Amino acid sequence: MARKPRQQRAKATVNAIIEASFIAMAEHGPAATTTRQIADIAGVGVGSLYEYFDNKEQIFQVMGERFVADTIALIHPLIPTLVRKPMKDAVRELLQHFRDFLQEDDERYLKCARHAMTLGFEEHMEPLQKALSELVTQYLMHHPETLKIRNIPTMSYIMINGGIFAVVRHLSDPAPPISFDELVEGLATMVGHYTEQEMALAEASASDGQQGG
Amino acid sequence: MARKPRQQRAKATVNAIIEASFIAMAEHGPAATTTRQIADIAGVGVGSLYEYFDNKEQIFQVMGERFVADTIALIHPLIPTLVRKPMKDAVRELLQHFRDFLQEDDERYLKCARHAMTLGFEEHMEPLQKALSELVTQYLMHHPETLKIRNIPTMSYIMINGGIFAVVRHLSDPAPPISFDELVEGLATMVGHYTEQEMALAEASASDGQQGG
DNA sequence: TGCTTGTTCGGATTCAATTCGGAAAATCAT
DNA sequence: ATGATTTTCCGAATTGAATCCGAACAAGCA
Repeated sequence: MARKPRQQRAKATVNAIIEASFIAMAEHGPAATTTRQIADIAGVGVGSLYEYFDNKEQIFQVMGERFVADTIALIHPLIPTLVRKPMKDAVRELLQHFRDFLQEDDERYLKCARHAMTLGFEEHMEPLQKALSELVTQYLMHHPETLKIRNIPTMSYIMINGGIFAVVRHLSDPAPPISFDELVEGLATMVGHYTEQEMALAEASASDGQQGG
Repeated sequence: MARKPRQQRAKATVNAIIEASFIAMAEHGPAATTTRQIADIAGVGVGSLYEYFDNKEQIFQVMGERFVADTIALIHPLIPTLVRKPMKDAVRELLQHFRDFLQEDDERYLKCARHAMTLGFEEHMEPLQKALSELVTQYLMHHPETLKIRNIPTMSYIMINGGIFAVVRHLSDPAPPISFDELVEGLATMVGHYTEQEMALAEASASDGQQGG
C-alpha cells in the first residue's frame, strides 16, 4: 500500500474499494475489470485507488489475501471438533463448511474462486497450507495409531494441494462430470482408504518384525 | 485468428510469434510481457501480430493450446506400454516422462507451466483430461479385476485433477517441502493403496453376498 | 478561529494495445 | 517477362486504460 489510512473515513474508503473490487470481479472477470469500474462501484474517484494501493495488481493481491485469511478464519475454529472425528467424517465436514462459506454473501467468494487462478491465487496459498498442515498435525496427535503411516509430509502435501485444486477446479467447471457431493465423498474415501491401507501395512510389518527379529 | 497464413513465409511468421511469446513469457512473466517485446524477439513489426491474432490474449490462448497438444502427444504413445504395467509403475513412469518433457528445450515448458494458472491454461485442459481418462479406461480394460473398484469416474476426476495440480504446483514452488521424486512416489502409492483397498473391499463384499444371498 | 495534517478528486500524463493504409513480396495470368 | 492480383509486412497514428499530481476539501487540534 502506498499509504496507510489513519482516519476512520479513509479506512472506510479502503474497504469500499476492496468490496467494489469483489463485485466488479464477479461481474466482469479479472481481465475486463477496470480502475474506473472499481472506483464507480466504490463511489470514490479513480485517484483515491492510488492513495492506498500502488496499482491495480495490488488490489487483486489484497483481495486474494483477504480471501485466504477468511478461509483460514473458517478452518481454525473447526480444528478442535474435527480432530475428534473419524477421518472420513472430518474431511467431509471440512469440505462442506468450505462450500457453505463460498456461498455466503451472494456467492461472493465462489465467484471470486472461479477466477482465483487467473488472479494468482496460488501465491497467497502458503498460509492456507500452513493452517491445513496444522490441522493434519493435530489430527495425527489425537489419533496415535495413525502415526504409523509412512511419508506423512508427502501425503499431506499431495492431499492438501490436490484436494484444494480439485475443489477449486470443480467449482470453476461450468459442466463438471461429477457433483460436488460426489467429489467430497471421493476425497473422503481416498483419504480413508489410504490411511487404512497404511495401518494394515504397519500391522503386517510389525508382526513380520517380531517374527523376523 | 484474424487471418490464415497462406504462404510459407507467413507460416514462419506465425511460428516466430509463438516462439517469441514463449521466450518473452519465460523471461518477464505474463503481466509484464508486451506486444512490443514479442514483436522484437520474433523479429517482426508489432502490426504483424494482429495479422494472425485478434489480440494479445489470443496469442496466450494459442500458447496454451500448443502446450496441451504437445503434452497429449507425449502421453498418447505411452498408453500401450503403461497399460501393461503395475499401477504404481505406470503412475511413476508417466510422471517421470512428464518431467523430462517439461525440461526439454531449455525448460521452455517448465517456465511456461509456472505461469500456467495465471494464463488461464485450465480452460484448455479438457483435451488433456480426455486423454488421461482414456488412459485410465484402457488401463482398467487391461486389468479386469480393477473393474470392481467403485466410483471410478469420481476417482479419475480426483486423481487426474489433483495429480496435475500437485505436480504443477510443486514445479512452481521455489522451495518445495518435498522432492519431486517423493511427490511421484507419493502419488503412485496413493493410487496403489486406493485400488488395493477397493479390491479388498470388493472381495469381502463378494463373500458377504454369497453368504447373505 | 487559524494552522497542520489527512483525504478526496478528476483532469493531465504516460504507456501499451490495437488499427490502418500503403509499400514490398509472392503468386498468378497472359 | 510483365503487369495484375493477392498476400504479407510494417510502424506511425489512434485509442483507451492505468497512473500521477496538485488543488480543493475535511478532520484534528491549539
